[in-house]
Order: sequence, then structure tokens, then C-alpha cells
Amino acid sequence: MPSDNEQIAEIFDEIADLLEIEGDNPFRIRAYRTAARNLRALNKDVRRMREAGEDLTDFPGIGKDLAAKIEEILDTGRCRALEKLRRKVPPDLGELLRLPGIGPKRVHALYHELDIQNLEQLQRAARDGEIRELSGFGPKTEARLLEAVEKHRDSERRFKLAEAARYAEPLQAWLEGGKNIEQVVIAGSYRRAKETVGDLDILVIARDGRQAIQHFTHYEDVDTVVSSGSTRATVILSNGLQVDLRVVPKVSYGAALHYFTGSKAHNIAVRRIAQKKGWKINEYGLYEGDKRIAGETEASLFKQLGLAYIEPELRENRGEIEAAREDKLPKLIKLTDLRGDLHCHTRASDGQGSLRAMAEAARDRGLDYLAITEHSKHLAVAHGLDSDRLLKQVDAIAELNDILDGITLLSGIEVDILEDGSLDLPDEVLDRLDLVIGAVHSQFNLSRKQQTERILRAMDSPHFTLLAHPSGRLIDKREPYAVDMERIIHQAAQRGCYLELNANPDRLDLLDSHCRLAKEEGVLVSINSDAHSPAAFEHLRFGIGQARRGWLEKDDVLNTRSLTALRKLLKQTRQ
DNA sequence: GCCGTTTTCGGCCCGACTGTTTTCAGTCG
Repeated sequence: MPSDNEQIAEIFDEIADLLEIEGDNPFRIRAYRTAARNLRALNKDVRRMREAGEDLTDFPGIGKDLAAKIEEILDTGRCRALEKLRRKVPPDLGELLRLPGIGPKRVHALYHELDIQNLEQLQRAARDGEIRELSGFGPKTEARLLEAVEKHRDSERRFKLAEAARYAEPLQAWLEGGKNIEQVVIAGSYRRAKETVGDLDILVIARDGRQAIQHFTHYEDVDTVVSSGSTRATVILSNGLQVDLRVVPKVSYGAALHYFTGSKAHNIAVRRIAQKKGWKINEYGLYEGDKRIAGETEASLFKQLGLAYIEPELRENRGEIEAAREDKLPKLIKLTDLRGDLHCHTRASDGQGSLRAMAEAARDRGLDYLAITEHSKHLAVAHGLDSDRLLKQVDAIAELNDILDGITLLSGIEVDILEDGSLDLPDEVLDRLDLVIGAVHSQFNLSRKQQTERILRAMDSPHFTLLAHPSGRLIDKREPYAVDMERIIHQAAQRGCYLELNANPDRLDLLDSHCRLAKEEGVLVSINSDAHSPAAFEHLRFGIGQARRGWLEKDDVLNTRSLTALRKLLKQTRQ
């Protein structure tokens, strides 16, 4: 079930779509889109804020009118402005807007000239050759539209960051091997470590743009060349991933990198700063009149604008610009800050490695300690451990620690939180462990209230250390379960326990906005691989990316502590 | 529709590529 923020954002986006087709004032349309984007980025629930008596117009992009619409939607579940628009403009037209190569003007023309209201009608008209007859359209546009309709199904697809990396890294290597190519950087949401990316934006410094682009379009995995000029090109790879490449000269590198890293909202906000000073920013630099005053590096650009350097992961216009102005940006955590990993599985439950193999793989990644945390018996599909098997493992870990070199294993469990909030193993067994990770693996569909109460009850257990993958979402597969995360984070602070940021690329859970909340409440986050095989410690880098998006610093993260300090903190969670 | 160190009106981010034009509109990022 989408949150209130998401639901309102969708309504605002739809209003923007329909207004756009109607040819309304573009700035009014932008206001709706900005509001939608800001609502999605907000790490607080608007309903709750309103109940707390906060003034919605205090938020950026929300004025009197939109605040009233938000209240209407919260109160009635409806938005009369949207309903009125829908009566005027067929709502399916919004879907046409999603097709590549077609924007509001063309949708408007298709609707008013040919009475095309949906994808099917568009497809028919294109096949019948009606579209090429319209002014502003031609045979090529018609063919492109037809193709776009047929491919529409997967055009919306986003790629998980880890999956994108598997395609991006070889492509980057290929580009770096090109003649006269000096530097290749993958910018865009990939550089911002967003959990999913819609496409890849690659920036290349080269003396000869055409030559570089030739090299790019001849990459073996390129399926379609969508466009290609002297400074930019767009291709689709065989797996459907779109890649945009831009070539810039060296003097513009920083400005271009900033520009193509985004996010859009961040860039707009930064450009406004320049604009207020009477300057202009584009991908070639920061200009005062015709004179370039910064842009060879990103640092020069920020400095000239009076801002501290903003790390890519923070560039979402969620307060980073204000923080940069006051020099109050966080010093973000790095992969090398991690000293250990508190969540992994072996063959004993559903993992693929032995205790020793997992320990050695973690050690080879530079970790000092690793907690073994199998599933518990309730999760039978994962061969979860009962008390006997768990206690045997505790002994095996103790023995192995005597002979292991360079790493220490901790005994733990990923214990199921049952529907009533009790834990799946008895206290006297949990008492033998170094840590207890509680996890929800069943009954995802409880009401928000029930689900929240269930988790809060589990956290009350004297043995509870850490809440695993707190939202339960699987990216693109399962929505987060309905739960009051603000309350859970607050409770963790009161109770003195921790939250996991599960680094599995399918999860990346805590969400970035909740990392920030945890930090504000002083709740430590543990960035864990949840490795089910020795190779899966690789996942930690994606967890770090997510943590950085959540503004986390080294000190905000539990497993940056030394083993000694960690043991002390684990002990403190015992009530 | 929002916003204000140019504050209640008059602004609002910027450039490349394509296709349809015959100098530019539409779309995209």
C-alpha cells in the first residue's frame, strides 16, 4: 500500500501530466511536479505532520493552494481538481506521455486532430499511416511511435544498482580503451548510488568527440543506436538498459560531471544560486557573462558558489545545499570504515559456505569480526535452526575461533519475530549468544498497527539486539510492509537497540530516508551483508552507498567499532 | 502554482539531437 506521501505525489504528477497536455502554464505544471518530487523525498509522513499541527506551507514547493489540496486528499481520499481535469482530458493520455519521442504537444495534437486517447488507438493510427499526415509529424516519427508502443512494456523498467554495475563496469573498461579517450566516469543516479537506475549516464573526456562516440556505438553489447551526434549519443544495450554518453573537453569536466550526476532537483537548486549572483551554469562551466569562472573540477564549482563540496550521494535537494552553505555536511562513511559484519548465513541454514569459508572470505575483505546468524526453526524453508542445532553451532564457533587467524566469529541468530511479537527461540538459548537479530519473515500483510506492535513487542525482549531489514521490502518485488517506522526508530532509541541496513542489493533496507531519521534519533545502524555465500560480502559496497545516501557517518554505524567496543555495545542491549 | 538579501509582481534551468522544416519546434536529460 503506497504511503500518503506517495499517493499525493501520484495525484500531483497526474495533474501535471493532464495540464501539460492541455498546454497550461509550464511553471504551474512545474510547481506540481516539484511538489510531487519533494513529497517523495520527505522522510516524514504528511498525515502525521498535519496531525502534529505542522504548517504544510513551510515545506519547499508547497504553498497555500497545494497545502489545501493535500489536506483535501488526506481527509476525503479525493482531489476535485484532478477529477475535473479527468473529465476534460482523457486520463489515458497520460500514458501516451510516457512514450519516448512524444511529449505534451504531440499528445495534444494526436488527441485533438485524430481523437487518439490511448495506446491501442495510437498503434492503429500509426499502422494505418494516419499520423504522418499531421503537421509536425512525419513518417519517421510515426515509425518511432509504433515501435515505442510495441516496446512500451519494458521501457519503464529500472535496474537494480548491482545489476547496472554488472553492465556498467565492462562498458567503462571498453570506453577507457578507446583512442584519444582521456577519462570515463559513470555519472547519473549510478554515481549517486541510487538503489535502482533507469539508465546510465556516462561522461567522457576526449579530444575528438565523433571518434569517441564511434567507439561507443560499436561496443559489442549495443543493440540499438537511438541517437548519435558530435558530443552526445544514446544507445540501448541488449538487456534493454539505455546508456547516454556525453563528450566534453577537459576544461569543462567538473561542470559536466556535476551536471550529469544530478539529481535534477539538486541541479536546479544549484543553478538558482548561480542565477541569483547573476551567473549562469551549464554543462561547460560556471559563467559570468562570457567568462568561465569555474568548472574544471566539481570542487571549483562548489567553491565559487560558496558551498562546501557535496558528495554525489547527497545530491537530492534534501537539505544538502543549505548544509553545504553552512559547512555542516556530514563526513560520509566509507567502505574501509567497516570493521565487521553482523549478519551472514552458512550451510547450516540456507547459505552456501562453511563456517570457515565465510570467516576467511570476510577476513580477506579486511574485516576483523563476523557474526554467524542463521535462520531460526520457524523459517523451515531456509532450514532454520532449533535450539539444539544452534547450541551445537555456538560450540563449533568457539572451537573455530581458537584456530582462526585474523578474524573473530561471533555467535548470533536471525530469529523470526512471530506474529504475536514473540521470538522463535527460548530466552535461555538466546542468552548464550553474542547478539540476536530479529526479523519478520511471515505475515507481511498485517495492518500497520498490528505490524508495528508486533515489532515493538519483539524489541522489548531483553535479548533483542538488532532489527533485520526493517521495512521488509524487496526492490521491484515486494513493497515495504505497512509499519510505523518513525515509531520503531524512536523505540529503538528508547530501548537501546540497533537497526540493520541490509546491504543485499535486492533489499537495501533501511531506506535512505530512515537512515537519516535513525541518525537524528541517535540510533546506531549496522551495515550488514546478509551474505549467503563467501562471494556475497561484495554486497557491503552497496550498503555503504545506501548509508551515504542516508547521510550516515562512521560514528553512526555500529560495525565501524573495534571488536572490543562492539562487545561493550552488544552487552548494553541486554536489559 | 511557488517564491522573495531585486519580497506581493514578475520572474521561474539550460543545451543537444531529431525530424520536419526551410529557420525551428518538440523532446529529452
